[in-house]
Amino acid sequence: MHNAGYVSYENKDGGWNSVMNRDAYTSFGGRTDRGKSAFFNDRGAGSRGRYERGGFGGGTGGNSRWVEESRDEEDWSKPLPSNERLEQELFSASNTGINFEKYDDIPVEATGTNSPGHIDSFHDVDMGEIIMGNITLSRYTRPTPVQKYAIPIIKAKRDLMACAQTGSGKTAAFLLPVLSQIYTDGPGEALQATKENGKYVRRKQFPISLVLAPTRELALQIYDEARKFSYRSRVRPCVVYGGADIGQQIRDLERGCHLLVATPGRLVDMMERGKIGLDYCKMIKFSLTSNTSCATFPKEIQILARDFLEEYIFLAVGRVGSTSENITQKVVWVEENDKRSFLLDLLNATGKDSLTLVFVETKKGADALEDFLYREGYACTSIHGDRSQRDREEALHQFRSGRCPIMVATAVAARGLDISNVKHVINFDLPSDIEEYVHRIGRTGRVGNLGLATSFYNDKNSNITKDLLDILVEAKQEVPSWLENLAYEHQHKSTNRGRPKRFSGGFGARDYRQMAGGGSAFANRGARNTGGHGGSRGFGGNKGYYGGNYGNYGGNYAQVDWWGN
DNA sequence: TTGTTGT
Repeated sequence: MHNAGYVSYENKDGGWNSVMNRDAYTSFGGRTDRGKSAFFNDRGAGSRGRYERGGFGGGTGGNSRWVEESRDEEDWSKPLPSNERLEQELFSASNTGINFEKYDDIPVEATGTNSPGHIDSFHDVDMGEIIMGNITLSRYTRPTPVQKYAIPIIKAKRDLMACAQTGSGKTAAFLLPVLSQIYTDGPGEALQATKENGKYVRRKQFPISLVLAPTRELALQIYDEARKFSYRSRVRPCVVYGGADIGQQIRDLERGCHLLVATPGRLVDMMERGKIGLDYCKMIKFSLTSNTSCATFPKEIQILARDFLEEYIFLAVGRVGSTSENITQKVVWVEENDKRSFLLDLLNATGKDSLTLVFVETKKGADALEDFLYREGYACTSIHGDRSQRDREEALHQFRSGRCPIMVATAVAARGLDISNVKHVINFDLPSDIEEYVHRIGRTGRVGNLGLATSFYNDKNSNITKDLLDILVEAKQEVPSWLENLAYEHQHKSTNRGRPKRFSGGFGARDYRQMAGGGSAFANRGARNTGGHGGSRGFGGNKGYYGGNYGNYGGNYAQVDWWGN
């Protein structure tokens, strides 16, 4: 059996999409009953059911529901009738104010054998009636650079690994061709119902496509996009994530699930409960955030992905926004004790309608600062990992809608959240690594918009000095002379002088296969070369949901070889 | 050290 899988890695500075041509099932371990289960015995025997569109009341529901009925011929490529209410809900509010024209400047480099040519228009590939209709409804006029390259590659069923920034259109680059494929091919075996007590039930769902997201909010965001592009189709997307009522999610799954968006922990839970099987999953998009840099982590990711991928094409997409001139970056010296009053000055100087995102380093710090701002009379909210999922979603909503135009956040908000229109990002506490910084300021100045990023710097931030200086210089920002001096001093006592220079190529990363020394020598080193599919342990362990082997780079990377070193 | 990810 020839399955195509899609694996996406989301880094601080961007995301990785990988597409594999392999039996995805083996990558997830536990081939237990395949080939001898009721699946096969019952195949084609009786009821198959259909999906009834719209008409039922929202909730976590997707666009359709499963209805038992006798089997009849279905054409998955033909759009179902439109539904005005649903159309309104899916395509109205969001995604405004993004100027995709700006993307045209971004360079893309494709490496690997026989890479299909890129497209310039969505009309250059045949993605079918449903997809084209939804592209129109989404008001997408032109593909973004990553989409121009990724779509034909995925359409050609080639393996793909791509690194591009959050907000550069990776999610759609994956969803459009994948959904198009499902519409063309139909559900295949994945739709077979299991037979229990003479009745067909679909207790366990077998999604055809899986998207793994690093945070719950990101999962929701991807799910929203999936709903758009599956509008008027027979594909039913679902989302599962922790912190929310699992019963409700299970009931939603039982209505049918062809495309699942999940966070890792809850996915494992669902699999253990027998609610989800990946036996028929052909396409996987795997998102991963890391604490390491996009220019250094990729080698790890690429080596990991090599276990999933065959003859993949590597896409290096030029960085967008965050380090470009779109964002005015200011670094100011502020002592700890002065931070609050300084923050108030900044907030007062910012227009009331503008969204301001204030980053702090700790969850406690987030609570404290929110309290403070609240007492000072500011409409603000906060988001961090200790808040309940309900509160997190509520906070995000309040912020996005402008009811609370100030949001205090920990790193959770920096990871891939597409909050457009953030005018000002304030690093109340500077992060300890530069990638986190790049990611944070990337929340503003989203494509085509101008943004402002202000960072409070003091003695405690000496570890980021040099990298911060590099970023400012690269983005042609004004550099305070004191920062330059400190960076110079720091460099001479720094222990990581041997570290390769980052942010020098204009691309987020390079194809390690193209580099001197390649990955082979590296891969034979260390304990990670386990022989089988690297990903197979990703869902079995009880720690590090991205796999015991791969989840710990944040802490371990000092032991890992760097580029060519 | 903190942050993210299942109860």
